[in-house]
Amino acid sequence: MPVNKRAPRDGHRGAAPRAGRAATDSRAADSGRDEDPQAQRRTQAERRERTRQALLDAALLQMEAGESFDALSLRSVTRAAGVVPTAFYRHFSSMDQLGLALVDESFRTLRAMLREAREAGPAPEHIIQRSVEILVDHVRAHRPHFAFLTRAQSTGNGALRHAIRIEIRLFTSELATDLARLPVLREWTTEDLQMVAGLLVNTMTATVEAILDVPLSAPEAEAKISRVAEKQLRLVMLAVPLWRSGD
Amino acid sequence: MPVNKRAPRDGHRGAAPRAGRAATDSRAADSGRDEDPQAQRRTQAERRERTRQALLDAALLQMEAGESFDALSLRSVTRAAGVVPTAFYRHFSSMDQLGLALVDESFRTLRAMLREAREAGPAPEHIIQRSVEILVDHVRAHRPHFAFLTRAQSTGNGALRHAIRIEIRLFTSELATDLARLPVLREWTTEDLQMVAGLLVNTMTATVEAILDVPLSAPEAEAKISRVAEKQLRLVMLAVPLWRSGD
DNA sequence: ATACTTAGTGGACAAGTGTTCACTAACAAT
DNA sequence: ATTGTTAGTGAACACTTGTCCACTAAGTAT
Repeated sequence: MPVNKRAPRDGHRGAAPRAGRAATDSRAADSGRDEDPQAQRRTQAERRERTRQALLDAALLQMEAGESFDALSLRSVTRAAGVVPTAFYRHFSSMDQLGLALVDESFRTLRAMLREAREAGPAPEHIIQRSVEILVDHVRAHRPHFAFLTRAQSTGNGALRHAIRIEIRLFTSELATDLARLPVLREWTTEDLQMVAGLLVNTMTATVEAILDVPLSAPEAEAKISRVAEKQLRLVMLAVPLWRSGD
Repeated sequence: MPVNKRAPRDGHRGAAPRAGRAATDSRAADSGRDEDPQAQRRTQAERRERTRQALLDAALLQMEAGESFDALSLRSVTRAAGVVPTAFYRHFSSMDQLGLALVDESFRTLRAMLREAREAGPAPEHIIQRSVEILVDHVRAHRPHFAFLTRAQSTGNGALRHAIRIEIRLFTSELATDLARLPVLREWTTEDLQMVAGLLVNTMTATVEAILDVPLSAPEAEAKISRVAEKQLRLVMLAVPLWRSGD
């Protein structure tokens, strides 16, 4: 039962000329003196970006709440974003386009994570532990993005699904070339490198899904998940020196 | 674009009494002489079961075609099943109920697979190879069921999602106790056994998703996926003898 | 100060949705 | 032969959905 009837809200309304609104808003809002906080939207580009983001966030929120991507409707998204349905088209030509924008956004945060993990790199022993830590921290900090990716990965539109798969595969390849620098993996074939990288990424992915399943902030469960993930990664790396590609 | 306008088709229609239909159908269908093939539904229970199955199959088909579970509508399902929307309620009280029925059905085939794999058990060397083979064979043979499970696992209704997760966890535990019988794993803690089992199941799951992604019957791609899966499993099992649970 | 651009409005439309209701005709049991 | 039971029908309902349209007022440039 989403909010349908809302009080006359924002934006421009024929009956009530702007003066009234502007006066109320720009002063009463909150201490808007020097830096404008957020209430008075000044430039047009700024305004545009604001509602665009509102649309993206609304979609993310609904997905985090359990709906799959292609179950959400243009109207419900605009409703949650506080704009009228037709305003949607000023920003995206269809829901699918919005989906692709979300893929972009989500992978941006994912790559930020990867960068951080790489910088914390050359601590040889605790590297696994550290990586897992970074992973769960990022999932906690950007829950909606990760929820979106895992949901949309096996849902709807094909195009979305495909975009995400591609990106993950790319991600895996990067990991593979990273691994290639390790002494133990010096002379592995590329296929075998891909194979291990895939295994690691799978484990990470499963870990993310497990964390997302946990009812928000049940710290013990989360801790256990990290512990298991660590062990799994350690186990895999343990096997690496023994590997002989031959059949 | 599902069939919307169909010729007056089945069931009872006020204007055209049954006789006409039965005659056309039970003869023209296919060589229906001794054993009734499928056209003339005799007992009532038989008829009931038939359309129930038609509903389930219709839902499966639409999901295999890419839609996520909670994106499909009661009406489109009944349409594809060749019955009128209201007939749906004779079998399920809601789409969610249908979903649960599908979970049942799908896991039945999955357990059949597990049984087969267990029976082919004690060939010590090729066991991994054999397991992967069984897996991909079953996926090929029951594509819709596997597609449903992987889709519904991260989509909609929460209840469905939960049911599937539970079932998979159970599945993992079974594998863990199976593993416990192996000599190498004799004295592992249960948590560590769960950990390895989880790793193996994750790999299997990822493999299934990979296969489902492959455009139907691209045998080379499929072969490559199996090969990689085999390697990954072998790699994991390679590490097992070296494992020491200590921190 | 004037004209242009544009983010957002509000009303309308056809189409699709889930669910209710009274119905019918085949089967089942007596 | 009569009487229930029941799987499926078909029309109607109150909504929701995506998209089109003309409109408005704030912001931008001249």
